[in-house]
Amino acid sequence: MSHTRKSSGFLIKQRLFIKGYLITYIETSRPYGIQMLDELKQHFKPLGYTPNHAEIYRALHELLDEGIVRSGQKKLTEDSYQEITIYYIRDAEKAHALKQHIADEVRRSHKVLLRAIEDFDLH
Amino acid sequence: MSHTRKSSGFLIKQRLFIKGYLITYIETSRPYGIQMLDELKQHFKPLGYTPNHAEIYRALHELLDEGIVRSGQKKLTEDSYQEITIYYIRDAEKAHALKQHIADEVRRSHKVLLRAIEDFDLH
DNA sequence: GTATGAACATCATGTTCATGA
DNA sequence: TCATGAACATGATGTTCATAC
Repeated sequence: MSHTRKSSGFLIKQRLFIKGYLITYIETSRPYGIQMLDELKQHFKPLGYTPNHAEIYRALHELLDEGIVRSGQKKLTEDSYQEITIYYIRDAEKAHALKQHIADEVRRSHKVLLRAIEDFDLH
Repeated sequence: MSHTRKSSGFLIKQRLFIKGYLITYIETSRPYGIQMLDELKQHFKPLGYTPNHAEIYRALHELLDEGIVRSGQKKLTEDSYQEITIYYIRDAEKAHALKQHIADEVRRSHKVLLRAIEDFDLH
């Protein structure tokens, strides 16, 4: 009875797309959720894409569940009581494999759109 | 109270994407639903995208509701009882405007993915 | 069996609320 | 107030069923 619903393979899903960026951010610094969200927003705002915080958290939690990252608590500043959750790579191999998969999906999606651009320009 | 939910602006939705192709098909021939589905499947199968029939019908019905196309009945073949629904452009201006919008959305989505490809290649 | 369409189910994701420090 | 997270609501889309030829 495993009804995994089969995707039609149209374009990459936002969740997966975001995961690729999160892994990269986590690899290069010790960011926390909102920080990564702001970074993503800044990055894609000129292209009309503004992700929301729930989607970032859902992506982070999935990466945790998949054993790809781990998390720890930290104070936002020395003299602050505000706690933040920072992330570390837990399984570099898995992380790399997932990024590879995401890159493939991005390229495939890109081809779909490129094909459409060509098609529409003919008319 | 009309809360139209605001899109985050990630990538173009499949429904809208399909509409662009349907309009083009309808402009150039007198196709019926399944025929257009088969055409689309053939076209995108090499890229791993296989739309399903429900999505095509939903797109066609929306085009009808929007007054962009009209439909008529016809026999599949002379000596057949099988009825098919064929489509005609009803409002060429609206059709053109929608295609323009779709082309813009496709190009924007394409830029989002292109940005990602660049980003991922850096690591 | 083929074409159309609706109904149903579930996934993907946006919005709102809750909680802790 | 800020960061995190859950809950909730709905939009998008895949699967199944129904109907007419």
